[in-house]
Amino acid sequence: MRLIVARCRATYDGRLSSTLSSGVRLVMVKADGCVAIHADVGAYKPINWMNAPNSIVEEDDRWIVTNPKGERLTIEFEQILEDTTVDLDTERGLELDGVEKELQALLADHPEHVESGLSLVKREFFTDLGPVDLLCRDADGQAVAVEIKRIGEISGVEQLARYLERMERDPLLRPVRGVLVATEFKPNARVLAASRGIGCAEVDLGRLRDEDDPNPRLF
Amino acid sequence: MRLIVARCRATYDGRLSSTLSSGVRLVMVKADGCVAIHADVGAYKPINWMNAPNSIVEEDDRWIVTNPKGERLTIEFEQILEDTTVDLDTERGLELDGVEKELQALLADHPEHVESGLSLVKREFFTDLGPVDLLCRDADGQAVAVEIKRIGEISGVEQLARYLERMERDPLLRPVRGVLVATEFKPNARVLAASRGIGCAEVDLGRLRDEDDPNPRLF
DNA sequence: AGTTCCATGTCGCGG
DNA sequence: CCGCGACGTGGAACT
Repeated sequence: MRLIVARCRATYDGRLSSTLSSGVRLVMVKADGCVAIHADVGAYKPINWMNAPNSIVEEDDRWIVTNPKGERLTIEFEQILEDTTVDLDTERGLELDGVEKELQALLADHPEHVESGLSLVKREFFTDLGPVDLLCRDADGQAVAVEIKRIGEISGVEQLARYLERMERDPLLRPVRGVLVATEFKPNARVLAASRGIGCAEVDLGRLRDEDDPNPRLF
Repeated sequence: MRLIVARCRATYDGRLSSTLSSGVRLVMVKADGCVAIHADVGAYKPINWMNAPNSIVEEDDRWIVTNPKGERLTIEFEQILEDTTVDLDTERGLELDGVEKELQALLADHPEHVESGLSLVKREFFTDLGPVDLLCRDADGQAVAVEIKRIGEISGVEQLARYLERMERDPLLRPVRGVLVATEFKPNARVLAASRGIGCAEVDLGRLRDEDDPNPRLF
């Protein structure tokens, strides 16, 4: 990785056009050739960037970075304050399961936490549009399709609605109710769910974890 | 900005849990206190990060970064290869307005470019699922909901369909037609729009700009 | 390669 | 501060 601290200007032309006036910034070039210009603000997102694959033409005090899609980033160096190259690892860290997966596992074991009286028929039940997280039956024996999200948003309601539409065509399932489960719901998702006849079940991940624990702590 | 090149490990616990095994990486701390761990790969996205606001506790060979939301990033330094602090500018680059916003402004002034005979009633008309870009009336006085996108895709058709469903419930508006406007349409978006009875209007941004210009250029 | 969906999305705006 | 939608979204999984 090459790290250049410099007073520079930049222009980007591609999906939009932008110009960056003169200022002191960090220019980061990773091993794969991607370029990022960082200011001392703005979370991890650079002000300007060009992702790999791209080609860098280094002129005297100007870099021209282009990619096959026809985008172009031009950096004009006015004063270079530092220029270091270091060898870093190129492997990513291994990440563990996310919240949604954990929720699915917990609720597959305890579907009654979605709704009292629910029992699991199949996890990852396949419709021809994709798998619905849980297929259950309620106390009356009616099929219930359960979709699980960390945050309940409109897109989740739409996704479940698409699954329900397919499942309704199956005479062995029909009629099917839908329940969207999330640790948190956006108001407009509740509105849309209500108008689609889809239920919303808010669950508490911490509580589910505790109740799932076979060896509850004593102190 | 502080730049540390070091062999380190890291763990993150928050919206998910992850561990990062030992490796040589760049740890970037910006002026606002946000922290990012970069490997030499992966575009501009770091492997681990914590955005501001957060607090950093520096122990001997370990940093503990926490934020008010209860997320926590722990970095264990095994060998520090470089540790530099530089002063960078904290201004963001000025980016131009997006295409969609410009389109909305132009078409609000000239709704006839969406469809002949259209006149504007309200820009950003609010439904309880969100705002539709333009509410117009056509030559016959019928309400027309106009949604504007840079690229016409399925999600845009569905978004407009949701708005229409809500607007249809308003006796002052009903019946409402929908028109999706974009500079470019994906074929499957056209198909879905047709099956939903939604119109597609392809516009040329350059032409709209020219026609909006009160002082057309002479050469 | 094209498409769809997820993200520790991030970011900006308006109520 | 929160809700909401755009984004030069980026990236993975799947067709």
